[in-house]
Amino acid sequence: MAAFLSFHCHSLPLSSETPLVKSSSSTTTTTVSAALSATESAATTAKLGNINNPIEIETYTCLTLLEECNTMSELKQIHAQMLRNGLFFDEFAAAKIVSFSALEDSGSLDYALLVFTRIPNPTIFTCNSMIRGFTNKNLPKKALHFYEHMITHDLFPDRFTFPSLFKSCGSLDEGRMLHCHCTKFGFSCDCYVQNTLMKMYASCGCLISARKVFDKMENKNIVSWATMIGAYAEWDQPIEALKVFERMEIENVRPNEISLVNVLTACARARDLEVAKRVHGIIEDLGIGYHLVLMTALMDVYCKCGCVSLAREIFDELPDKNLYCWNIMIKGYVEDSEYEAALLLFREMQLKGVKGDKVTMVSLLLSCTHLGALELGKWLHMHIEKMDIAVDVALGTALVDMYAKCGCIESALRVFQEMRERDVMTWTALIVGLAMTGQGETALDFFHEMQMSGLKPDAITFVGVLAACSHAGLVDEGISHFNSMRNVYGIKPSIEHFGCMVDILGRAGEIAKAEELIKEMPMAPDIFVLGGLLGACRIHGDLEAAERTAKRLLELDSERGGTYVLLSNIYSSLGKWEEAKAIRDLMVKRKIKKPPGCSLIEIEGIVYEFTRGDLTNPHSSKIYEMLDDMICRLKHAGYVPDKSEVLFDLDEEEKENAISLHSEKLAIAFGLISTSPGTPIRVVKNLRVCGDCHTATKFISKVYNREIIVRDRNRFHHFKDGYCSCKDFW
DNA sequence: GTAGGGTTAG
Repeated sequence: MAAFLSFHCHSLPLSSETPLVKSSSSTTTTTVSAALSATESAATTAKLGNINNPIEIETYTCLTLLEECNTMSELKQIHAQMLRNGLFFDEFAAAKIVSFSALEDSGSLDYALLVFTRIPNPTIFTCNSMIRGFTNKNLPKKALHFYEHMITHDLFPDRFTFPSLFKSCGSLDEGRMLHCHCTKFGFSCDCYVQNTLMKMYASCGCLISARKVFDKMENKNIVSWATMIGAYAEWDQPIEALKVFERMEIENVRPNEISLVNVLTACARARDLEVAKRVHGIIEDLGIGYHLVLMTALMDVYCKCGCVSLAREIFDELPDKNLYCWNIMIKGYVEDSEYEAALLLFREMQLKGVKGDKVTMVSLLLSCTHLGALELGKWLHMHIEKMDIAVDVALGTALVDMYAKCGCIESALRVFQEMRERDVMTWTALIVGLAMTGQGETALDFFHEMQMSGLKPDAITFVGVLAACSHAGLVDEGISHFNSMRNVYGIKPSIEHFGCMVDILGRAGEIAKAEELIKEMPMAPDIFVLGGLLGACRIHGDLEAAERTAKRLLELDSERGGTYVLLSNIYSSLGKWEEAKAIRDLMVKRKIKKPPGCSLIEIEGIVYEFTRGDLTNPHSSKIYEMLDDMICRLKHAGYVPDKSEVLFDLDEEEKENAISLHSEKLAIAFGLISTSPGTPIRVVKNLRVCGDCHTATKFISKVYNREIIVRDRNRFHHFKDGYCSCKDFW
């Protein structure tokens, strides 16, 4: 207690000093004094008359007016009256003045405090009003000081004192001391007090204490259950939350909306679809009518559990949607990789006149990033500026990432430079972006700058750094960063880092060293590590290592089409047609399919998708005309189709046709006819670019004098004047 | 009492 009372104490006289104005008589009528506030509302004037034309007021009228009072101006006039007629010295009436000033929205805490100091013998009721006032107006320190002073003046708390005090607790220490007081004064078995006590422990993050209070409660009400469930949900212990809910069901406690919202929050965190569906049933069984928050929480669980269409059904039936609803639904689509749907929903949101916030923007930018939709991304950036949405670290990072992954590294850099605050993620996004565009050296410069700025790189930053080394062919730097990761930053290399190292060594032709590293790794290699090695074997034509690696890869995942294709391509590129055919036959025998290649191109804000030999585009006939013209002009410039990567057993002419119909060629042809000369063409591909398309695109960039930026599964190819930024390594 | 966002290569 002594420690608790050691706060610095402001002077808060609970004195019996002479009030400012003393009653001069005990008459029951008087006139409105000249001390009235100058600002009078029309309503007050009607009730009380104005300053120059006072009317007489009786005490009982005063009390009635006090009940109906709406503004401070009215209150001050009534207060003045009460001072004249002596009513102020009535305990109940004075308490009313304090409680109005302290608790009403239109009130004034300063005034309440001033009045309080003039009350000769304040009661605990008045003190509680003050404490509640301080708490409600978010002045927790003042609430606690007031309480402290109150008890030193022998005014003792009642059961209404503690709930506000618990709400004003700033630390667990304060909370524990108040808990002691509460027990000492004998209120620790009051249900309301116990609920707020639980809430206090929960908001201090002390769930064990909250649970102790909960377990000790003899008379739990629905608020107790809801609070306990909410506490666990909030502090990311959803399983515990659901266990409490289960007990609540066993004890046949009828849930209310709030308790169900908390249960759903726990379901969302635990990804527990089953309980969520049960709650959905309960909502219907209990006949809880339409309840926006409850429906929103339910939508969120469905989204998080991958049932986006169920969420959408609820969403469509909501008569009034707030920003929560829109953001949850948009995020749901993004998480479900339905990026177009997310963007479409945003259009709908705009048509309804609902403004998005920064969370909405992050989700939408993420969609653009995945789709490679630079124009839409740019538009969103403008929209963010137009709508005055503050670009904070997360939104800025999303912008940097979007620009970088849409192949516009200059804009990514510009956003990065303009950001006021950057954290590890921001730097990492830029480093990875630079690495993907083949600007490995610049990426490493930024990595250096990041370290200079005092930020500590994390494991993900190092993935970017090593990728940069790999793309730039910087073997020694790669090894040195790999070592510093452990030695300087104490980050244990994970399989991702080993994968990058295998890639660095493999690209440099150090296949044996790469194989050695895989042997020494503390973990078993996964398909990505071995896939990287197999890719390196392809580049360097190392057949033996390729066969070894492919064998291990097929042991790990015999369903993976890419492995068969890569091995078959390696055979055919070395002229080993028999072996190549054997692999392809094996694929047919095992009924293994390669995922279909698909290319996206954005024209005037619309994303068009092409698959091999696609005829679904409305401009197909023009596209194929262009394609013929293109191939013809390329051949004229020296292009020779490379048919070694054709999977099917076709004759030579068919092979040539098969590769000329690759989705990226179609997308580029569409880009050429749909944009004005000189405009860069940007294509996003879901797989790696094939060797022939890579060669062809180099020729296109020269023949048609266009920059072509192709984002494939792993990186960017920036084609210009017949060259590619990947330096033919990918 | 409902969301709360951004960085991982191959």
